[in-house]
Amino acid sequence: MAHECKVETALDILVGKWKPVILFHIFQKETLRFGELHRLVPDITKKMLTTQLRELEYHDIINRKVYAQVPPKVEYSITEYGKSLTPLLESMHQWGVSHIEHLDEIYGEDQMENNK
Amino acid sequence: MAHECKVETALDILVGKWKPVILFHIFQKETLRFGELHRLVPDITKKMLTTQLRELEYHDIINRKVYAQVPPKVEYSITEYGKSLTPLLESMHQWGVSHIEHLDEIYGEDQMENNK
DNA sequence: TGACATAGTATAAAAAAAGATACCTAGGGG
DNA sequence: CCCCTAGGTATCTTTTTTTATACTATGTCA
Repeated sequence: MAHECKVETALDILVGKWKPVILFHIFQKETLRFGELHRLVPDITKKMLTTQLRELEYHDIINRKVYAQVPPKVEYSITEYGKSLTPLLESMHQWGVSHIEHLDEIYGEDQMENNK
Repeated sequence: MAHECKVETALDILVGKWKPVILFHIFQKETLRFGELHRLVPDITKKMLTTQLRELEYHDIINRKVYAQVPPKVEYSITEYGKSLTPLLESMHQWGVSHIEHLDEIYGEDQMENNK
């Protein structure tokens, strides 16, 4: 009980079809409004975007700042704590890139995309 | 296009409710029979176990060795390539452990388990 | 007065993932 | 002959995620 596998804890924060790309943009720009983010990730629905952002907020990865004005303005930014994810995301990205190459070596690049 | 976010590629290999724990055991023992693994992860159904193992095999993370005998014997083991996941898993685990502490600091340990 | 803009909610439907259960294979032992 | 074993498949149902669509609030501008 004392020292189990907590890989899943990290996974929890990253899963959801959209979290990686959302994080990617928020990491890039430091601060983004809801609408800007939506424009950067156009295929996501507002509902999904909201859900994902709230989950990230719950985990203290991003910050939500509401301006009391009309029309509304809400800015999202990475938290200080959230920055601790950087090396992990970087490692995952690296591994991902080389894994794609590896799959390519094994199966050939012809039928990429139907991996998994 | 050339250099997007491949975090998802790494995620793909780890997601699925059971992959982390399956990998954990296979990493531990170096070689495990289907049934042994099933006993180590009793709550999974055979179908799920099979599915997850096949996906890991497809990605060249684990090896499946079938012995031509009756009753059947099939052994799973981590591949050489699969070992390249070790540092990543280790990092994820570390981050997970400290994240649990962090959530605890923020919300108190009273209502752990309903995180997310 | 009425349309516009932003950041959402609410509700329902569709799609994907996981679970439950039954069945198959073929050789060895009784 | 029949049953046992190990490692699966085949189907079907349930649960969880994701999507689609419509609707809301409220200052400001014309």
